[in-house]
Amino acid sequence: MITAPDLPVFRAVADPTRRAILDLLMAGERAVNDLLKPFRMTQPAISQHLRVLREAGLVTERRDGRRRIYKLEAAPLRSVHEWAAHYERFWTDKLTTLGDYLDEMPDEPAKKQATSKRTKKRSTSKH
Amino acid sequence: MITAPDLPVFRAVADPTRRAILDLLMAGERAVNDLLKPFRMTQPAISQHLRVLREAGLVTERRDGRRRIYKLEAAPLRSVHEWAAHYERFWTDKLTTLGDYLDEMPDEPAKKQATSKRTKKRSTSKH
DNA sequence: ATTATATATAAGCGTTCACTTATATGTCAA
DNA sequence: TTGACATATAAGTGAACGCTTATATATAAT
Repeated sequence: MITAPDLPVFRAVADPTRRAILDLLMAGERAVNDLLKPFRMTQPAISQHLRVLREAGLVTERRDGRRRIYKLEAAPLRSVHEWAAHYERFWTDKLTTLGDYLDEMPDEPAKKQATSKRTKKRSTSKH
Repeated sequence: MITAPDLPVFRAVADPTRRAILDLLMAGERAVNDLLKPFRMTQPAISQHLRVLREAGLVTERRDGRRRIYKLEAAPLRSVHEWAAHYERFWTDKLTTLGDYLDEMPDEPAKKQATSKRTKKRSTSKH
């Protein structure tokens, strides 16, 4: 029974506005007002996005007078990067022939029955 | 004015069940029934998740008799991988001293006023 | 032909989302 | 001390989400 963990960073990063905010923060720390300017959106909307990012550990906040300075914390993005990296083999293998591709499959419960001529050549290639 | 593109792959991948499905498909093609088994969820729920994945280009479907065989298409995950890679510098720099870290910032409109002693030492050390 | 199997689609439902307007809180300026 | 400024929080709203049950569609088995 699969119960996949719900890493909040995936949800945080799913929204294009939040990705744009992270992008802005790559250029350096920013006050909310600065982050707000590039968007056609109200200030509370941005503050709410910042909260989601904060709860995902993607930004930290520092007070400076009446302003709040937000700083990028990229560490959680490393999880995303590494997660995607697990699939690297499957997008590079796109240049391989179909035959070789299938032969590298660990197992195939979803094989066609007797419609494939390739079957004869496959002698339980699991080891 | 920022209008970030809403890549559907980010949304598709935000759900833990869908990530688990992609994980299953790494082991090879699977019919819906096989994909369904590991979850405590009804068949339509899985079919709906598969639709989201299909519309994001993350899986393709092939008919085999009365079954539908789903296959992983990892190409869109490359975008995710590359997007996260842009931030690599920011999580590796975590071992650098704070001073060097700040000195590499392109600009900082969110700097404190006169409260930081570091300011004097900063002579645009970008090369 | 009838029935069973495999899957998709439709409709409904409670929850979450991304926003808005309104208001509260804290700080600086006059 | 009063008002402007910077930001957060609360409350409301419509749309989207993730799920369910019910049903449609297509193929296979009897």
